[in-house]
Amino acid sequence: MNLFKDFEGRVLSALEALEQIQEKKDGINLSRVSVEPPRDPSHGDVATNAAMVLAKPLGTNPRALADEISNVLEKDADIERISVAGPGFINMKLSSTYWQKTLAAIIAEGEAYGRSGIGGGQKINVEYVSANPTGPMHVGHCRGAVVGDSLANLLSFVGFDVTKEYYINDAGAQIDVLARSVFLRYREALGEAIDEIPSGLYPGDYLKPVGSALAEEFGTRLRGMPEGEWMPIVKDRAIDAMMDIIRQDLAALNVTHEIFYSERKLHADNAKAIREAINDLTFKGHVYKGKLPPPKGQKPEDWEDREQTLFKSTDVGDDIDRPLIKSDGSYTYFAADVAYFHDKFERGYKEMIYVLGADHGGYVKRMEAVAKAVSEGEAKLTVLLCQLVKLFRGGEPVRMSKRSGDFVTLRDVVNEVGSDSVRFMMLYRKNSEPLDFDFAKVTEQSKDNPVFYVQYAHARCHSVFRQAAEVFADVDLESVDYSDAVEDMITDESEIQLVAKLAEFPRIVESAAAAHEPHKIAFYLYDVASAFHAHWNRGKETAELRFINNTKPKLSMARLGLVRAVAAVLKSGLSIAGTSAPVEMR
RNA sequence: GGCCCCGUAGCUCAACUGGAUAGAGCAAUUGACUUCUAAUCAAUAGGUUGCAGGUUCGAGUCCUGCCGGGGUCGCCA
Repeated sequence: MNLFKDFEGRVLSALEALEQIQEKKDGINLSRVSVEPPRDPSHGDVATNAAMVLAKPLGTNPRALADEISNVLEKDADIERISVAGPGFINMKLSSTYWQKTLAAIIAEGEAYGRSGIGGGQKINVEYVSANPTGPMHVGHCRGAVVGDSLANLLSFVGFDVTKEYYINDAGAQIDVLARSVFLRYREALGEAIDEIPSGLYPGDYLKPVGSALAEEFGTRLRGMPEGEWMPIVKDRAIDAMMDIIRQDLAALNVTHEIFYSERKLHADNAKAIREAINDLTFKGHVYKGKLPPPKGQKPEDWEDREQTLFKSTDVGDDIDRPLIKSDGSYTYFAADVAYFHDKFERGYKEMIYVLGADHGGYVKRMEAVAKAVSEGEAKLTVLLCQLVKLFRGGEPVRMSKRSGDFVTLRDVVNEVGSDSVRFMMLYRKNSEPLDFDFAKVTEQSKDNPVFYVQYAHARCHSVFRQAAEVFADVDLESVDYSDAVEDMITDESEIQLVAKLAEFPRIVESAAAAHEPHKIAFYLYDVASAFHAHWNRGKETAELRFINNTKPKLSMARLGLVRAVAAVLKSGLSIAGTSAPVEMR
């Protein structure tokens, strides 16, 4: 059930009925014709821009064309009133019969309502978080985690075959540092005195258990080995331990991944995967040996002007060519990135999304270049940049220092305000906007946190059903055919407004998915909750409008159907957002 | 300096991707709790969409140039 698609179809067939369209059929592009809800509800329920878009190619003026189109549409029994307004908008008010049919269809679809097939089962890869496995997740990782996870939920809701993926940066120098830090903790666990953690190593206490575990497993054996020997062993244990911590952090935020892809895998077997990817790029004509100009701005003192293996990314949209091999012969991080993309492409993804923090803005162009070169234009890569989150407590910025180890972890935040609140706050903003996150606002003044507002609406729906179960004790409310009950019963303007809001759901879902904008779901949920709360309160002023009327069981069942539809939409939306849909607020 | 993101109500943000009279929440004022749970609702007030041009039936949205805020720059990861 998608009301707007339905009426788009009706508008298009109305257009085809027009003589002037038939005459010029080939020269006319109907794809710009759209059917939308009017911004101002007083204009009606649906509006189309058809006349304005088509007037020019038809050589007529929009108002006249609009009149002709509306003359055809007028015959449609579901349209109660039609009018031409402004520069040539055609506004339609729909009959209450049509709204009842719409509601009945929504109820009949149940939890499936809002899903669509626009994804067509296509494989799509969403990569997000990808925090370095050197410690617990930082609060800065929250946003990307939530945005990526919710976007992935949204995409699978519209029929994509989504893979949620995490890229583990476990191959760089920072992992050696991690291993050395753990080795220190290992010696500590064996009883050595460790005064102060030397600068350059990770100081956090979270490494202590890893050291103890090593002591338990190996006793003193590692201590006698040269670094070259213990390093791979400690590295393995350390990475596993850090990933365990990270997985737990993610679980606390209700974030999940299907694949954890290790960078080490690319370097394994003498960097087979990277070599193959570079060979592939070379074969496709994107690799050469040459010199790079020094970076603009101040020239680094240790700048080496030498020839190296470069990816000619300037040919595919980048600003500068990118090095693939370091002076010591090892591969750059970027080379691994190329191999990683290559691997994803080989795994059959035609569409890939990277959710990154704003500090990675500089990587967007080169990754797009990689996508273009590796897939020869076949794969679509989208980079979603999440702007920074600034933490506040009671209006004061929270100071964080990573060096002293007193940074705010993701777990701290989730423990303090709850996963639902964190997730909704992170979603209640376009990802391209910076976000201020105030602990005090999120916890104390719950009004400032929209998730409660939405959850409360959902809980209220269930409260109605709890009440109804008492009033209609002789009716099995679970087996009522609400879809059937709705007919002729939902007639009040306030009820219809609510149905109209629900009818937007598929449209919002599709456009949010297409534009990769999960925040739209959060805003829409707020809208639905608002419409529901408003309608609820009308029942307080006018008892006639209450959902439950013990003298009119038939009417009550119809209205319970409406409530059920509201609850279903809220639940679906909340689950896309990765937040819970409580049945009561406590 | 180059590149990327952002400038919308006092504050925090929307605006269906080019549509109509730019909308919500917070803060302010007023009213509704014996309730289908007031974590709610109704109402008032608040605007030269940073500035200047351009594109067209139509611009907060697209293009150009400024102004202001943030991020980023490397054989690091």
